Parts: sequence; C-alpha cells; structure tokens
Amino acid sequence: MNTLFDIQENRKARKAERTRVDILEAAARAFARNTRATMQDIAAEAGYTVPSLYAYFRSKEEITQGLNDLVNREMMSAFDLPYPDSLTFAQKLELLLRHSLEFVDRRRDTFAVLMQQMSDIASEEADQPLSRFSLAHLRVADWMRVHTTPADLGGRAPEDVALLLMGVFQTFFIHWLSLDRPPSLTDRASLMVDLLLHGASGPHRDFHHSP
Amino acid sequence: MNTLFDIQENRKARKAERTRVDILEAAARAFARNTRATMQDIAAEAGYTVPSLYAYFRSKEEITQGLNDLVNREMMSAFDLPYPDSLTFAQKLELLLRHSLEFVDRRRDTFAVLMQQMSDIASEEADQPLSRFSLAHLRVADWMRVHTTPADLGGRAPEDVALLLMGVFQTFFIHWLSLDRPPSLTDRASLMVDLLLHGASGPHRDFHHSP
Amino acid sequence: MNTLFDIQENRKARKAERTRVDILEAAARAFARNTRATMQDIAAEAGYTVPSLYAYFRSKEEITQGLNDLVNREMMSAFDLPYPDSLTFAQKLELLLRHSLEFVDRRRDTFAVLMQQMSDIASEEADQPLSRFSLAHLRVADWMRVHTTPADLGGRAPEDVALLLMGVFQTFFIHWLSLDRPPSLTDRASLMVDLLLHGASGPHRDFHHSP
Amino acid sequence: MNTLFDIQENRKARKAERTRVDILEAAARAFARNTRATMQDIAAEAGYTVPSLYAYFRSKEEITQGLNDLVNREMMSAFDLPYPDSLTFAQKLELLLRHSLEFVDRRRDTFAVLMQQMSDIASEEADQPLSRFSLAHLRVADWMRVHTTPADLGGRAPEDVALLLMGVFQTFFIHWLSLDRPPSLTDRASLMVDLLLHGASGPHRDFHHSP
DNA sequence: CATGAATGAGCATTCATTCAT
DNA sequence: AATGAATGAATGCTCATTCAT
Repeated sequence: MNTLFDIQENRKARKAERTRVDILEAAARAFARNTRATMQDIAAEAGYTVPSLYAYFRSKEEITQGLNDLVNREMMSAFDLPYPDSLTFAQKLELLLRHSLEFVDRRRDTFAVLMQQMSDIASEEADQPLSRFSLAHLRVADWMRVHTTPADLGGRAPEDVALLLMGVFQTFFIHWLSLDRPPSLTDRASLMVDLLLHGASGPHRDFHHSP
Repeated sequence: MNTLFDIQENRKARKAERTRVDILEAAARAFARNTRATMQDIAAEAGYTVPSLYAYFRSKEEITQGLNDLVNREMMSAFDLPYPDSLTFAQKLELLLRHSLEFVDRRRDTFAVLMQQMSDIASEEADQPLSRFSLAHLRVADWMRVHTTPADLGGRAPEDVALLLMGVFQTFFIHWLSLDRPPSLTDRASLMVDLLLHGASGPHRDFHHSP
Repeated sequence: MNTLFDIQENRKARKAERTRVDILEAAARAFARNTRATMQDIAAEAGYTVPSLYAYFRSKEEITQGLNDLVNREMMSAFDLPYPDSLTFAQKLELLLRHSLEFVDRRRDTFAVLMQQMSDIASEEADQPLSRFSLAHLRVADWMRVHTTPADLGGRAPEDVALLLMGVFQTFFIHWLSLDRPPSLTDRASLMVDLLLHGASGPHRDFHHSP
Repeated sequence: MNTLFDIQENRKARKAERTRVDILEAAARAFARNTRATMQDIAAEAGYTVPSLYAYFRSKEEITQGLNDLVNREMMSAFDLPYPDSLTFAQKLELLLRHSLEFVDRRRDTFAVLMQQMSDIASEEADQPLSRFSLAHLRVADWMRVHTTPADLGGRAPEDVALLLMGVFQTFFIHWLSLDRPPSLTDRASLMVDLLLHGASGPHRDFHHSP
C-alpha cells in the first residue's frame, strides 16, 4: 500500500529524473553549439551553476554518456518497429525514415550531437571496441537483411546499401541544420526515399512501369 | 634582375614553405589520431619542439586553418578538372570520384580531419558566414549544374543530388577509415557511381522483360 | 521555581547536548578512518544529513574544535585525579598511565584524532598562542613537578622527563592503532612504566653483584 | 668522448635536477607550515607558478612521494652506518642519534613532514601494505637486534625498546620545532641517550658503578 | 633558427555552507 | 527539527603561448 511517504519519495524521484533529462537536453544544445562545450557551458544552458550538475551526474563523462544513450535509444527504436511483409521496400523505407525524422524534427540539437559523433573516427572511449559509426552501420545492414529481398537491393550487399542510406540521412540532416528557418525535415522523406531507391537518375518512367 | 641576395631569399622562402607543409601534414596525422591533439602532439609528430611551430604559424588556430585550406584546395581541385561534354553523366561522375578518391587514398589522415569538420555544424569562426559543409554543398551543386542535363538528374534539383553525392562519399570514406587494413578506396568508385546513379534498387535491368 | 516551560526547555537542551556529543563521536570515527573526512562523511557516520549538523554546530571548524575539547578534557582529567603522596613515583606513574589508557581503550578513534593533532606543529588557529603539543607538555611537566621529588627524576628537569613520558605514550599508542586486532592497551601499562623509569637498560638488577 | 653537446646536455640535466630538489625543499617548508598545503602554496614557496611545477613533477602525488623518498633515504641512512662491536650500546646509541639529529638540524622542515606522516595512521596510499610508522618501527627494531645484546635491553623485546627510542626522538623533535629560536638539537643527544638508557630515574650513581 | 623555461587562462571536480520548505 | 537543492570558493591539472638564450 502506498503511504504518504512513498508518494512524496516518488514525486521527488520523478522531479530529480526530470531535472536529469533537462540537463541532458541542455547539454545537447551546448554540444550542438560547440563540440568542445565545457561544464560551464552546459550549466549556463541548463540554468544551473556547475556544482549543481554534479548533484545529478557524477561526471561530465556521465552526462555525455547519458546523452548518447538517450539519442541511441531514440534512434535505434525506429529499427525495432514493425515493418509488415505486405509493404514494399519503398514503403518500408519511407516508414523507417519518417519515424527517424520525426525524432530529428523534435530533437534537433540532440541529433546534431549524434551526427557529430558519427564522424568521430577514433572512438573517444578506448574500451569501446566499435565506433558509433560501425555500430550504426551494422544495425542498418541488419535491418536491410531482414526487410528486403535481394531484388530490392539490386543484388548488392546490404552493407553497401546501408552506407547509402546513412549517407543520405546524414547529409540531408546537416544541410537542414545549416538552414536558418528550417522547415520540417520529415517533409523531405519522400525525396530521400526517391533518391535512395533510384539514385540521381531518378525513377525510370519511360519504361514499362509508366502508364 | 635577380641578385644573389634575392636567390638566397628565395631559397629560404621555399624551404620555409616546405616546413610549413610538413608541419601541416604532421598536424593532420595528429588530429586523425586524436581529435583533441595538442600543440605538443603536433610538434612530436612533426619532429620539432613546440615553440618552433610558432616560427611558422602564429597560432594553433592558424595551423588548423592552414590544414583546412590545404585539404580544401586538394578536394576542390577535382571540380576544376575538365569534364568534356562528350562524356556521359555516369562517366563524368566516375571521373570526379576517382580524382577525389585518389587524393583520399594518398592522404588518408588529412581527409579524416576534413570529414570531421564537415559534421561540425557550428562554424568554428563566427566571422565565417558559411559552414564548411555549406561551401562544399554549393560547390558540388554548381558542378552538377554545369556538367549535367536535367534529364541526368531525373528532373531533381542539383542541390538535392549534391547532397546524395556528398552523403555517399562521406559514409564510404568513414567506413573505409574504420577498416583495419583498408584496401584502396578508389576501387570502390564503380560501386559508388552505381549507387549514386541508380540507388538501392540498382540499375534498371527490367526483371520482368529480360530474357 | 521551575515552570513546565522550564522543564521542557531543559529536556530539549539536554537532548540537544546529547546529539552534539553523538555528532562529535561520529566525527571522531570519520576522522580516524580518513584524515580528510568531509562533512558528508561525518553526517553519514552520525546518521544525519549534512545540513542537520549545522543545527548543532556553526561550522566544520566548530566540530573539530569541539572534538578537540572533548578529547582534551578527557585526557587532561587524568592529571586532576588524586595521587596520594604515600605512593611511590612508580606507583603514581602507573596510576596515571592506567587512567589515561583506559580512556584510550574505550575511545580508540577519538584519541587517534588527538595524536594526529599532537604532531601538527603549526597550530591550526593562528590566534592560538600555543600548540596543542606545548599545552600538553606544560601540563605533564606540571604534574611531574607536583608529584615527584628531584630524586625521582634523577635530578633532571621535569620538562625533559615529560617529553620522555609523552613520547612513550604516543609511540605505544600509534603502534597499538596499527595492529589489526589490538589487545587492551592498558595491559601494556607495566611495561611502559618500566621503560619510563629505567629506560632501555631495564631495572638495575645489578648483574655483577646479584647472587 | 665527451662532445660539447654532451656537456651541455649534462649541465641542463644537472640544473633540472637542482630545480627538482629546490621544489621538494619548498614543498617541505609548505607542508611544515600547513599539512594541507596546496600546489599553490608549494609554488609560492618555491618562487614559481603552479604550472611550472608540472614541468618537473607529473603530479602533486609525485612531489609528495619525492619528498618522502628524500626524507626516508636520509633518515634510514643513519641505520646503515657502521657501528663497531667495540662500542658500548650507549656509544652506539649516541652515534645513531647524532647522525640522525644532524640531518634534523640541517633539514628542519623536511623532518617536520616526516614526523607528521609518522602519526598518520591510515596510510594515505591504499596500496601501501604498511604505514610509514610500521616501516620505521621494523627498521629500528632490526637495528636493535643487530647492535645490542639481550643484556643491553634488560631482556626486553627489541620492538618495545624501539618504540621507546622512536617516542623520545619524536617528542624531542616536536618540542624543538615549537621553540622560537631553537638551539641545535644535536646538543640534546646526550640527554636523550641518558633518558633512553636509564629512564626517568636516571643512572644509578649510588651503586657499585660510582667511584 | 631552435629550444628550455615559464605562465595566464581555463577545465573538471570537490566541499563547506546556505536556505526555502 | 530536518532536509533537498543549490552555490562560491577552492584544488589539481592542462594547454596554448611567450621569451631569453
């Protein structure tokens, strides 16, 4: 049975958790603005003084880690959604992109951090056997293997097509970030799917598929 | 008329310029190994002591800038090569990629630095109106405009196809960097062209109608 | 006349005083475990939160001071006990030691703090004219002057013999602290008296003339 | 053969070594004045700024360690000197004390640090199996075992007499430190030997040894 | 031209202390 | 009376930069 004490404890815990997330989001803004953001920067962005951050995180490392986990979880969750076999590859691809891009639209700064880390070749953490890029690459290739037929990929290795997908995603994202008043990135999903499926040459309208 | 003095001056200047490039290349190696490379790291890699670097560059900032310019010039030079109109878009594209990838194969570390900066959204210098990414994007889109017909791009905006090209280039490069014993990246040019032109679906072999 | 109010006030005051001592003893344990003990450490040892300590002491300094006073009072009280003239110097000495060592046995941690401060030459407080060591030295020398005859001290200055006493006490104590499963230190009193009185050579058994 | 280069290198190395020792001695003064001396304090005492210290020592830990080693080496060297069997215990003891006290007279501050650490029960370094005190105790007891006969110690355990010696040494030293214009401590050697050998009661002049 | 020596500015982290509740 | 939350003031340490030699 819940006593008053329990309820109060619960409320406190919830508030603390909220603060933790607030700080992580502030950290995302700070890192998006400056890759070398200091604890000072993060604190300023969060509206706290530096020592206060240490009441919620043991170290800067833990903040960065927390931010990574947050981003990773959101990003990876798109891959775990159901993609019914009844859908075509194009439809599945559009669905995957829309799921991901919705996150991006909502958490612009957070994803900026993720993308930056994607390009960090030397994994900062020596104990990490694989770089963030490699992990993502494996995950995308796996998704390809599960949700496509060899024909979908024109007989190419899923790994290669995964690189194509990641590349398009990344450049569209960075370009979008550079815009002053960015429109919804989700609206670009159709174009991205088109480019991913048919490349620069575009769909072959002049062949038997056209009416 | 050239006096002896002039000649000596000239020789000196040339030697100094050589040293400058040596240092920049050392910096590239240092940065490739560790994003946070210090002046100490760069000096060690260059075989000098730290204060010596200041005889050739006014600041660390100037070294980074110099490295950027070096890399940029090399990268951009591929766009200034001749691409005869007699070539198809596919051929021009393969040529462009091969030119660029040769540089990459030769200067692995230097390009690692470039790619990292590509993802740095916030332009390090506030006085820079455009980020490195945007500059590259403009340059690629321009090339597209000059060397393609609307049909080549399936009627799409050159800017969008430029993003596709940059994305493929970047992910293939980073993936290649992550390999332990990387093969020549130039050998992947055909695959990249294929992906760029026809996308994930592959060249339109027309499954239903082929014999 | 005592009103109900007075009685309640009194009870409160007594309880507060008890808590003060509890905290001081917790502080002793904390300091014994770690010279650099923080307020956090002390609070944890006392079973309070940090701000609660400030309800009983104005500052950490006041806690340390209070701990010192507590220890000092206990230690010095041994000197104020009666030492009848009918006793020999040896007997008085053994009595003094036993009184002191009983405290030590009982309050191991508290005395560890005292001993450490004994060696702190620079008096923590600049306004303290005399170091803790000097105060103790004076007190011991006084005891000597009162309770010994010049013959007892072999004609030496009481100050010098006081140093001998303090030295033996300190080293035996520290050695005892370093033991894993320390026996009662009081049991060592006889040996200490023996060493104090006769030195390394031992009691003058008069080897040549003994039967 | 020594080239000019070698000579210069040698001179540099020697100067650096001198600076290292200078810093260690400054650290000794700083620690003597305040047990919690900071790098700031040490630097001020040494006449450097803090970062300069890091050119000579990798960490504060290394400075403390260096200081300990310095002190230890000097202190322990007295035990390694020759003590001919022809000498009486009293003579050996006086020799041992004079050797040690000469160091003390010369390096007052340095020894203050040593003595303070002697009383630090909890060895700061968790990897140190034995405290500084225990190590010294073992060394002194060993010396006793080698240079005394059981008769010299009145049949007592060398460990116990070692504690006596250490205690006298420590209290005489601390007392000497507390003096404003301290005379040579070496001059007190005879008194210390006397106290060590015969205790508070003093030599037994009234027995057969007296004329 | 090159370097040993030195430092100002800044960084992550800790800690004693305060205050609203 | 007790505490969660917050902070100013250090602390050990790093790094880009300068300068006398």
